[in-house]
Amino acid sequence: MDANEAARQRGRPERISREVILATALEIIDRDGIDGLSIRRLGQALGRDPMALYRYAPNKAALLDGVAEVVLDQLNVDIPNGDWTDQLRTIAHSFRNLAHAHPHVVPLLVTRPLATPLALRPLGTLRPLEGILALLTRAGFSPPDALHIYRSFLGFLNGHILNELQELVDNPDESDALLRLGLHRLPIREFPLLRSLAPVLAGYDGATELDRGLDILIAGLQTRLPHPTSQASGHSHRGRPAVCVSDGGGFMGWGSAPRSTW
Amino acid sequence: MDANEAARQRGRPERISREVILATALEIIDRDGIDGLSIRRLGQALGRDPMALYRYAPNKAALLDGVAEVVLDQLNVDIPNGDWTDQLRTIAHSFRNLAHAHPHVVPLLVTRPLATPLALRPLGTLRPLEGILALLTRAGFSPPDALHIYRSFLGFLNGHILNELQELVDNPDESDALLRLGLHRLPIREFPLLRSLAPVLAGYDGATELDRGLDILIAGLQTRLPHPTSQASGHSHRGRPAVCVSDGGGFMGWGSAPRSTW
DNA sequence: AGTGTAGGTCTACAGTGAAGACCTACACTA
DNA sequence: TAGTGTAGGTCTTCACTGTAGACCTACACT
Repeated sequence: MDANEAARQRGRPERISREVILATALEIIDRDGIDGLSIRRLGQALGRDPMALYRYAPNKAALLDGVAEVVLDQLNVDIPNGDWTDQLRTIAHSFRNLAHAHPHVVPLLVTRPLATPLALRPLGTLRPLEGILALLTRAGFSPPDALHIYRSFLGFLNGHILNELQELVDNPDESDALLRLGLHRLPIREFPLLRSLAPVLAGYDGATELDRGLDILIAGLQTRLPHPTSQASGHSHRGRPAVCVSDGGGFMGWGSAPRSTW
Repeated sequence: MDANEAARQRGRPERISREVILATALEIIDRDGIDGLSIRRLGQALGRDPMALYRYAPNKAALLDGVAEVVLDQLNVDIPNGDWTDQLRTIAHSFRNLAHAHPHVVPLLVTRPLATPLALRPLGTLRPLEGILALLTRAGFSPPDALHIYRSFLGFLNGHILNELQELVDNPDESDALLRLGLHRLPIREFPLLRSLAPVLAGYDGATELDRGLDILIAGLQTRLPHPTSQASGHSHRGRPAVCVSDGGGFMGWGSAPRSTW
């Protein structure tokens, strides 16, 4: 980009790029939430006239799509080792981490693609899909099966993330479970179970919860599908029981939650 | 409400109610999408000064929450017959139908609760939760287990709905699969699998796809949990194999999709 | 008869996304 | 080297948004 360099050295006010725009847009959203992002504020943050941004995105909507894409691009789907179940687990947790790194973007991530039909979506959005399909077919599944698995998997994943974010209370310092969740506001007759579950709800840990969901999902997959011969991925340990629980402390050393009955 | 009646008979311009407001708001959203709803337009649709609405909702956000609540209230969670798996399936499909009846509300449904912590949410939003917990404990699960199942179940459900809505192409009359999905825009080297799956993608049917996901999920649940003794629900047919596929035509007689390998 | 108040209206304000005209500095061609 | 097309940037402007605040008004109740 010597053109860019040259432009900067002379009078021009330092060229701007789509990437920079999207990056600062992401910053603003991370800081102030989605409603905190307006074209004018973005322009201000960039030291540019707001209208300048329209050279890089036709819409504000397109801009938001861009932000979603940027975030989704950070999801690495090529996991080198482990069998397909491990790989799915790893992907799931990276996705979770991503969501936690940019919680305000999650609604975007989950909702925005609604607007455009699959094949018209930006390539970045489709890459994870292709990647997971590759992963699964490499493991021995047929492409159509891989597609179905992908759908169930990512559906569950999206759902879990949304659920988990809903569980995040805004006042996490509040100690007493009942008070903290404000469950005492609920009438006891109508919500006996929910109220009785206050301690469990209070001790919610997203990572282990995700692992449990994955246990269920993967167990389901293994009962319903002929075990694929995973020759591509180095050491395939198929002897592993389908019911293996995520070992102890969860994925990346998060504190372990109060263990429930199963 | 004789006060209301009286007021109407005399000079007052026919009392308005929260329900009517939310109902017409829902109408507008169904017709014009979420961005189509503004306070002013809502006021106009109701024949009222826009500012009048603020007597019934403190915010526009609260109003949207109200709409989400109204829709969610239509979800019936008390299914009289069948064992717990059947009941879950039925609930899943009613939810799906609901989502299809109000596709524009789905982002709201899935996203809005993020704002408020669980226990501060309006009761209507929590009722399905309590209902499903009841269902599962009635079937013999412990309340904490029921909670976990609920989370996986609803997570998956939300995810599926989002996925499915994403799959809805705006140009459904287009016949040729590849063209219809515009997959030919994708570079072949990068997206071989995705492109090869064009026909499968074209033949997408949400209902059977949902059933397949449910198959997986329920199979997973059944392998991971001690079979509960469902004494409460009339005839418990536990002999049913875990791998039962939804029989043929899907839930409510939607056309069956091209059957894949499993 | 008098008053408090729920419900309704009007005006106004700060802020929004964006269309359209314009300007300007560079790249490139003749 | 002069000339020009154009990508990039700026300014003005418009229609529209959510909602604060003052006000008004008709009813319910004391």
